[in-house]
Amino acid sequence: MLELAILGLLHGSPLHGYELRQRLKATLGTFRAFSYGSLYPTLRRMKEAGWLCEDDGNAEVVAGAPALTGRRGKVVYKLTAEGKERFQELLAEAGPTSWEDETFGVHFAFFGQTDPEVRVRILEGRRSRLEERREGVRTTLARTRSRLDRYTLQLQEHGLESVEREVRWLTELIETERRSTVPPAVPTPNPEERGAP
Amino acid sequence: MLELAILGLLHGSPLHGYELRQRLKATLGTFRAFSYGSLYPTLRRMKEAGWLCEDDGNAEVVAGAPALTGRRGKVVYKLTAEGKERFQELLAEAGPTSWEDETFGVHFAFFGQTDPEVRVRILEGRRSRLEERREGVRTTLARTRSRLDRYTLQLQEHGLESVEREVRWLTELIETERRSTVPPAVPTPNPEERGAP
DNA sequence: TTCGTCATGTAATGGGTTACATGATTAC
DNA sequence: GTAATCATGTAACCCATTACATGACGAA
Repeated sequence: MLELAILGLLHGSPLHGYELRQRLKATLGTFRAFSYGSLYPTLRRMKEAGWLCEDDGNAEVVAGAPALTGRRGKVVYKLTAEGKERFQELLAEAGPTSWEDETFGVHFAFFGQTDPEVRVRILEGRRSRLEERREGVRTTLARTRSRLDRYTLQLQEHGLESVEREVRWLTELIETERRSTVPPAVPTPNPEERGAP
Repeated sequence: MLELAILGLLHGSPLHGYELRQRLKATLGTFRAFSYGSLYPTLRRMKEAGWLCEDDGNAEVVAGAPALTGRRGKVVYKLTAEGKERFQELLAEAGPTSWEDETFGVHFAFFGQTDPEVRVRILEGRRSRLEERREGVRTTLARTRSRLDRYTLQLQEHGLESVEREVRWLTELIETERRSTVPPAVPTPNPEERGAP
C-alpha cells in the first residue's frame, strides 16, 4: 500500500521523504498521512530492493552551493527501471482482497499510469465487491429490520445508500472507460471527417 | 475496537466466539469480520481482565443433555459487572483520534446504550473531523484542479461528495438528538403562544 | 539566540491477519 | 463413513503507529 503509493508519487518526480509525506496527505486527498515511522524504513527497504535510488539532481547547479555541510541533508529518491516495473506489476496485480477501500483508492489514483484493460478490471472488481456487500446488507436488513434499534437501522440504511451511490459511480466510470477504449476489432470506421485531435 | 464490539454484542446476550464473529460481520453490517486469530486471544485477554466470564447457561435445562462429551464444546461468554462498566467507559471515552471511520461506526452501533450527551458529542466530533477534511479537499482542489489528471479529479470529487453527504446526515442526526433531548436550562419560556412545534 | 518547521531516523508496541492444527457435530 | 461446517485455538508475521532522539536552517 505505502509501497504502491510511493512508487506512484515518485513516478511523477523525484522527492525526499518529508515531501513525499506531504503529498500523501495533501496532493492525493485519498491517502492518509503515513507516519515517518513507517515511511522512512519503507524507503530504505525499497532502496535496498533496488526499486529506488538516490537522486543527486544530476550534480548540476551551484557546485559550492549554500551549506551542504557534513551531510544529513535531504535524501531525494527517484525510481529505478526495476522500480517502474514493480510499479506496473503492483498496479496490475489484484487478488480480490485487493479491492478493499483504501487499496482501491490508491490504485484509482494512479489510473493515469494504468492499462485500460486493468482499469476496467479493477473497477469491475470493486463494483462486484460492493454489490455483494449491498446484497448482504439488504438481506439482513429485510430479515431483521423490525428487531433493530433506531440507531443500528440508521447506520445500516446510511451505509446501504453509500454503497448504492458508489456502485452507480463505478458503473458510470466503467461505461466511460468502455466508450473511450477503442473496441478491439472494428478499426476506425471512417478515417475522414475528424477536426481537432 | 474489537474489544468494544465484543462488549457491545455480549451486552445483548451471552455468545460464544464463533457466533460472535458471525454477528460481527452480519448482524451489525458495519463491522468487518475479525479473524479468529484475533478474536479468540482477545476473548481470553478480556476474560483474564475480568470483563467476561464463562456462562454455563445456569446449568439449567436437560441435565443429561445430548453429548457434552469429554468437553471441548462451545465456550459461551457473558459480561461481568466490570465488563459492563468497561463498556460504558469505552463508549464515553473518545480522544479525537477515536472518530476515525471504523471506530465511529462501532460507537454509533451502540448508541442505544449510550448517554444522550455522549451521543451528541460523538456525532459532533465526527462532523468536525469530516468538515476539516472537506475543507482540506476543497482547498487543494481549488488550487490544483487544473494540474490534476482526469482520474485523480474524479476521485477527489467523488470523495468530496461523500463527505458532504455524510456531514448532512450527521447534521440531521444531531438535530434529531437535540429535539428529543430536553434542553437543560430554559424551562419552557412561554407556555402560551405556540401553535405547531 | 531561540523558536518553529523542515528533515531523518530508531525502538517499542499495537492490532490485526494468514496459515496451520485440531476436534466435535450434523447431514447425506 | 465421510464430507461440510461448526468450533477453538496457536504461532508467525505484517504493516503500521507512537514516542523518542537528532540535527539543519531560517526568521523573529
